[in-house]
Amino acid sequence: MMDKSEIAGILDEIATLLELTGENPFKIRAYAAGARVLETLAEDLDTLIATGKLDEVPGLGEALVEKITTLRKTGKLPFYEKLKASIPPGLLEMIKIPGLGPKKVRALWKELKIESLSELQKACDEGRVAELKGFGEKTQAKIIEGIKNQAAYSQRHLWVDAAAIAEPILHGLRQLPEVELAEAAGSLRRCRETVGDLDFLVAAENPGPVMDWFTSFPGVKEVTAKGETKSSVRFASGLQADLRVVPLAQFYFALHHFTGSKDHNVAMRHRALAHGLSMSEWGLKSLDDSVAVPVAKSEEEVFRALGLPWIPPELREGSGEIEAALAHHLPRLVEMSDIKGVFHNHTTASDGMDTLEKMAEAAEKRGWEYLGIADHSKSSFQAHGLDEERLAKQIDEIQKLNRSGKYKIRVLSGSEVDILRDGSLDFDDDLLAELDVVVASVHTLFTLERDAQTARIIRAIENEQVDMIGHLTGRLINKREPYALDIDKIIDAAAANETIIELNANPRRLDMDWRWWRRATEKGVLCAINPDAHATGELDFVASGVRVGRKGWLTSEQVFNTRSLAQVLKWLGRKG
DNA sequence: GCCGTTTTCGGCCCGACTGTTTTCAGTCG
Repeated sequence: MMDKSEIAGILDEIATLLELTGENPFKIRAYAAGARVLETLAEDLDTLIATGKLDEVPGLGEALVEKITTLRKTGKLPFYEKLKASIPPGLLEMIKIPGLGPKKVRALWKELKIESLSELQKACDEGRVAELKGFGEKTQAKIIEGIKNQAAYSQRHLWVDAAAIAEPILHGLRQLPEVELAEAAGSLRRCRETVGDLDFLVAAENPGPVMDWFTSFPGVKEVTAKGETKSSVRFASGLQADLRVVPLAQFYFALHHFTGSKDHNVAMRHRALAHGLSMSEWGLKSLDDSVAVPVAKSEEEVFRALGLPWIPPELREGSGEIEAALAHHLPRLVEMSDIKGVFHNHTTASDGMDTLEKMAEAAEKRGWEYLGIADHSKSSFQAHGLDEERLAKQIDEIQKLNRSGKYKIRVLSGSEVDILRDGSLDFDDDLLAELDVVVASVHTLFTLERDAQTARIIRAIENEQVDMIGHLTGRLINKREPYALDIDKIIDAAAANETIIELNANPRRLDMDWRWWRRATEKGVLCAINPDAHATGELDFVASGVRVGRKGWLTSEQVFNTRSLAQVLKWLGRKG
């Protein structure tokens, strides 16, 4: 059966295809907005369909409800298939080239009969594109460059990689004498798992020197735009960065605007209009054009002007945060300082880089009360997984370390035990019962068919000895797709069996995805934010997990490892 | 296609920059 994110993907594709047909832009937006709504829907889709309440979800009307229902029930949608068949697939590649939008792609298609990137390349080489009305030499050159760098330009970048590039730029901007305030906005500030490009915002009266500094920053490969108040550059990695300079009075309006998301901004403007105000990055105007709110001294004031409390950037995805703010139901989001320990980490016993002692020392330095060691089990021979004998030895070693009093931190013995093909585990229950914490994970057979994979993991969830499921979907961002799973069913099983689901904090995993956590926590499922550290430095991955956990509306109560050692031991010891 | 203390029809968020124009359309965010 097709899940919410797959259905959302099809709605998104419909939106793109409709753009290419020259359809009404507002209809296109409705499909794209519907996809966003669906992605972050907290309620159970089947229940909403069965009770006829899907059309009560804001953004979903009669037509979208019908299409979503059809997709959920049959996995197919004739409207979509017909539409897809009417558009050459190559056009979807062409529209990704910077500078090419639906209108230009359509012109290339209709006027020059171009239906693929290779045909586009050929037409550029022959100079035919530059002769087309509305095109020219520069556009043609830009297209050639775009095709050449297609892979690098279309890739989104891991948040941590983007943050590493942003940090020195932000620091440098703040050092400039002209700059009064500087912030990074966009998906970086919203803590998305990946970042498409960087958005810098600066308050300065004299933008010129700031623009010059920015466009000549070391590592800039190309300046793609340079105006009076806005510049864009591209780095060698393909990452693009935009800089906008505004007067100080407008800074917080602009910061809010460029933080986004687009859907959040649309909802905010909608709310502004209901107050008789027009909202833009310049501020809030009365509809009669007089300036209503000329200055904001903080982002809080921007929200206050619309009768709202400040909404943390992580929540600004246009998925009900404004409604929640109005109802005073915004969650008090988990913070890094709430974290009291972690469970899923490796040592040199399996595929970790550092010894048990080094890991304990590093965890203690971070101020934590406990550190769970969960090395691989014997089936993961590629990771030098422990067999029963070596695990028994490690349990002993951990007990000795705890008794020695060398570190104040309590080391918890555990295992990241392999879930085998049929859902049974790599170790017997008797051995698992001796451990403080059991993390069960899938490391093999990623291509099992969806129902089998789901049943496999649910069997592990139902095992009394299993405390938590590691990296639920196995995804590696930009590298490997999640394996096929019915996550709704998994969440229900985790709730019924009081099994924790991990939020694996490795920046490349961030698995389970933040979009599922509202649904999970509403069912009462607990989250453990685990670094899955394979070296002492990787304990800091937890911060990445906290960032995306906040996107999933997680509060500290819903995150198991915000609890004290005593509470954690009590919970872990509750069954067998 | 969605939506309604202006409307069940007629609106729908707003502005900067570029390139191709000679006043503006298209793209992007």
